[in-house]
Amino acid sequence: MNGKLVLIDGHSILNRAFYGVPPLTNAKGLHTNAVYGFLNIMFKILEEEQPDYLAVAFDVKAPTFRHKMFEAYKGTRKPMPQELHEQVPVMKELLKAMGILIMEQPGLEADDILGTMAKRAEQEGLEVSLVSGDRDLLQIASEHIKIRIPKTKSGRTEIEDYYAADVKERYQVTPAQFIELKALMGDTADNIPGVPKVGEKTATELMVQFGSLDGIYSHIEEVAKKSIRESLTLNRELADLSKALATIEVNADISYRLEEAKIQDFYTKEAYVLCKELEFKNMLGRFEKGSEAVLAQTEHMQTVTDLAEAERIFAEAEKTPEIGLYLAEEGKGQKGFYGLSICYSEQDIYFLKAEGFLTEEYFRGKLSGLYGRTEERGNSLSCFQVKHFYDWFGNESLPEKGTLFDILIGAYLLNPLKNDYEIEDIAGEHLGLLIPGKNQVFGKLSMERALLEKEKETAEYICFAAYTAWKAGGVIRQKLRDTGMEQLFDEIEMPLSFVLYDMEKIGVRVKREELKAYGEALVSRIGELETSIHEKAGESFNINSPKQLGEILFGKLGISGGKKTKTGYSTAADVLEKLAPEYPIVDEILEYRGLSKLKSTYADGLSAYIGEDERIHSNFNQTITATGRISSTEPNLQNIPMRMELGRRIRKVFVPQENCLFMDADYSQIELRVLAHMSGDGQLIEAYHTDADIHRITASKVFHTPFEEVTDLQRRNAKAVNFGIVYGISSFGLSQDLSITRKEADEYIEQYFSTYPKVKQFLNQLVEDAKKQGYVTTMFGRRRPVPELSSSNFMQRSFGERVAMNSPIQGTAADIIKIAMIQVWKGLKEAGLSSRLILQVHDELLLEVPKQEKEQAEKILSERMQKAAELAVDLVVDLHTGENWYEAK
DNA sequence: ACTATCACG
DNA sequence: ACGTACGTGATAGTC
Repeated sequence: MNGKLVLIDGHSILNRAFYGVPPLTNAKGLHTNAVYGFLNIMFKILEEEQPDYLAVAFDVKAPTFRHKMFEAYKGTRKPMPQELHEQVPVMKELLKAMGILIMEQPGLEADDILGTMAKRAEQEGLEVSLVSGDRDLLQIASEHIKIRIPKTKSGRTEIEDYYAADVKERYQVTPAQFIELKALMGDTADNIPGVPKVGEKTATELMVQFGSLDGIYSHIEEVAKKSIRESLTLNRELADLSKALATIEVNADISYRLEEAKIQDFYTKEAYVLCKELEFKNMLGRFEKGSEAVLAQTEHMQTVTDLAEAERIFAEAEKTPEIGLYLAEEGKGQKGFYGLSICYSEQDIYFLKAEGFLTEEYFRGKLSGLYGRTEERGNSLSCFQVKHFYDWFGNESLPEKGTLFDILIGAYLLNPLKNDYEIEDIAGEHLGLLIPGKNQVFGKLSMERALLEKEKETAEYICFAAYTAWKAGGVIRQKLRDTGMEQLFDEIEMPLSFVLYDMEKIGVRVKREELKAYGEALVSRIGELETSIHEKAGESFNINSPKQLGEILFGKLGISGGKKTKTGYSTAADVLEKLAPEYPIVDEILEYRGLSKLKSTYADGLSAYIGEDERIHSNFNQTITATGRISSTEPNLQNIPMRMELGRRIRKVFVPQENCLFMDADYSQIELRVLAHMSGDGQLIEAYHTDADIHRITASKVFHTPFEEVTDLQRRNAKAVNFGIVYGISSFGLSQDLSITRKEADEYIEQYFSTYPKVKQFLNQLVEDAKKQGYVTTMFGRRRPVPELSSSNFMQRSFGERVAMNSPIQGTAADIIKIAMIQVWKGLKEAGLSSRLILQVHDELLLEVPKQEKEQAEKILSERMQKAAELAVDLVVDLHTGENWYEAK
C-alpha cells in the first residue's frame, strides 16, 4: 500500500497554539486562539505534505495507566487554564465538521494511539508524519516515520523534522535509546522523574558509552563519576519506572483503521458555519466552497436596468415602512458608481444597475425623494454607512429620529470591540443567515471588474447587502432597545453621523507652500544629524532601523541598556533619554528621530492629502474605538503635534478660508470632571467648585500641605496620580511615569484614595460590576464588553480591570463631546450663521468662523459645549481664536 | 503582515 | 511570581 499519513497530537498542538497565538475571542466571548493556531499549523502541514490520510489523537479525561503510575508517585498535573479548556470541545467539533478522524480511547494516551497508528501504517508501507509539540514522540521516529515539531519563532511557525537519523544526529542516540535517555534524565513537563543527579549531558554520555539501561547496570562499576554511580545504584527502581513511563505503546489495542482516516473534503458547510461563528475571517476563504449549500435564497433577486421597472420599485418602496438600501460604489482608489440595491420585502430585492436611463442623476433624484418623504410616510431607511448616503439624499440638516438606521453603527454599539463590521458578519451574527462574503465575491477584484467577470454573483452580493440592511434594521434596533442603547443610537450616534459627514465634506484649509517650506527646513538639519551620527558610530547605517540602531548603540558602542523587546534591544525614546546625558550620539539620535517623524508623517504625509480645493478632507470614523471616541484617518488630524514647539508650528499651516478665523474650544479636564460626577465624591466635587487648579488642590490634600505651599514637584506628582486614576491606576504604571519606586507610588495612591474615598469605592464598583455583567457602561448607556476580566492570566485580567475603570470615564467624556458637536452644529444652523464645525480632537472642537460672526459663534460654541451635559461639577471650556490653528489653540 | 516607534487626547 | 498605565493612526523597516 502506498500513500502518506499525517497524525496529529491534538492536545499537544492545541497547547502549543494556545501559548503561541495571542488571545482572541469571538463576539460571544469564547476564546478561540488555540483553535485558530491549530488550524494554521494543520493547514501548513497539509499543504506541505499533501497526505492521503489524516487523523488527530486526543487523550480522554479518564486517567490512563501511565498517569496512574505517575500520580501515585508525584501528584497530579498542572490543570489547563480555563481559556484553553473551553477550546478543546470546540476544536473537536470543528475537526468532526471537517470530516477529520478523531482518535481517542479511554485508558490510552494520545501518544500510545499515535505510536500504534504510526507503526501500523509504516508496516503497511506508508510514509508517516507525526505532528506533536512533544519530544517524547521522537522514540517513534524511523526511516518512514517523521516526527514534526512546530515551533513558534517570533510569530512564525517553523517546524523541526526528525527521522531516525535526525534523532541520532541531535541526541547521539537512536529513537529506541531515546526512551532510556529520557528515563535517565527525566522530564518535568512529561512528569517523568528520572534518576537524580543525571541531566541531559550525563544521560547522553551514559547512553553513548553503554548503549542501554541494562548495559549501564551490568557495567555499573565502569561509570566514572562516583556520585552518579551511587545515584544510579540507589535508584534502579526509579530508572525502571521512568522507562515505563517514557515508553510509548506501539501495539495498543485500538480499533481505528487506516481507511477511516482517508482524507475527504474538509470544506463542508458545517465547518464553514463553525468558522463563521468563531470569526476566523481569513480562514473562511478555504471554506467558501462549503458555504454554497447553505446560502440564503436568491430566487427573488433581480437586476433591473429598465426605467419603468425602476419607477415602479421606488413607488412601491415608498409605500412600505422599512426599506433596505445599498450603494454599489467604489471608494478611495478608483471612484465609481454602479447602481443601487433596494429591498422592501422578502420578495422584493432589486439591483438597479446604473446604465441607460438609470443614471447617477436619476438615482440622486430618487434617493432624495425617498429620503424627503420618510417622515411624512413614517418609513425608515436602513443602510450600512449612512455617511455615504447623505450626499445622495441631498439633506442639509440632521436626520430626524427614526428615519434612518445605520446598521454598522448599531452593530458597533452592540459590540464595539470588533475590527470590522462586514455585511456577511452582520447577517450571520444578527440574522443567523449565511450570505456570501465580500472577499469571496470580490477577492482582489474591483467592483467594476467583478460586475464584468462574475456578474451574477456580484449582483447577488449587492442584493444581499440591501436585503441584510432591510432585515437587520429591526433586529438590531430591538437589541439596542434591550441593552438600553436605543436613545444613545437615535439621539447621539445617528445625528452625529451627519455632523461627521459635514465635517468631512468641508475639510480644513492647509497652506500647501508653507507646509512644503516647513518640510524643507527640516531636511538640512536631518542631513547634519545623519552625518554626525554616522561619524560617531564609525560607520554608515540606517538610523530609522531599530534593529541596526540597537546593534550600533548596545553592540558596537557597548552602551549598556538592557534588552527590552522580543526582537532585540529597545531603542525607544524613554530608554535613550536615560542614556543621553552620557552619550552625545544618543541626543543626536533623539533629535534625528523627532525631525524625521515631523518630516515623514506630517510635512510629507499631510501634503499628500491636500486636495485641489486646498483643503484636507479627513475621515472621521464612528465605529472604531472601544470606548466610543471617534477616530480620524487619511490623514489623522487628531494627532497633529502640540507638545513640542517645533512640531506645534505645523499648526500654523492650518488656516481658515478668507475673511474667517479659527475658533478653538476645549474642555478643561473633562475626564476628571466626569470622574467627580460619576463617583459622587464630595471632596473632588468640592475641589472643582473652588474653580482652582485641580492638580494643586489634589497635591495639597494628598500631601497635607497648605495650598500656597505646594511645590511644583508635588503638583506634578498629583497630576500624574490624577491621570493614573483615569487610566485605571496601578502602582507600577505610576512609578514608571514618575520614576519613583513602586512603594512610593503605592503610598501616593493610598493617600489619594483616602483623600477621595468615594473615587476608590466607585472604581472598585466598576470592576465588580464588570466582572458580574461582563461589560461596563457610560453615563449615556454606551457599553464596552470586558472579556479580559474572566481570563486566568494575571496580566490580562489586570488589563481588564484597568479597562473597566477607564472606559466609563473616557466613554462618558466621548459621549459628552458628541452631544456638544450636535448641539453646536444645530446652534450655528439655527442662528443662521455660516460658521462651520471642522475638526474634533477628543476634547476640543475647531470652528471656521467668518470674522463678523465671531461674537455669535463664540457664544454658541462655549455655551453649547458647557451645557452638553449636566454634571455635579461645571464643564469648563477654554476658547481661543486666531488666524491659524497654532494661534487658536 | 507584523513590529517598533511616536504623534495626539 | 506574574509585568502595565487608557484610547487611537501613520510610517519605516523587516520578514
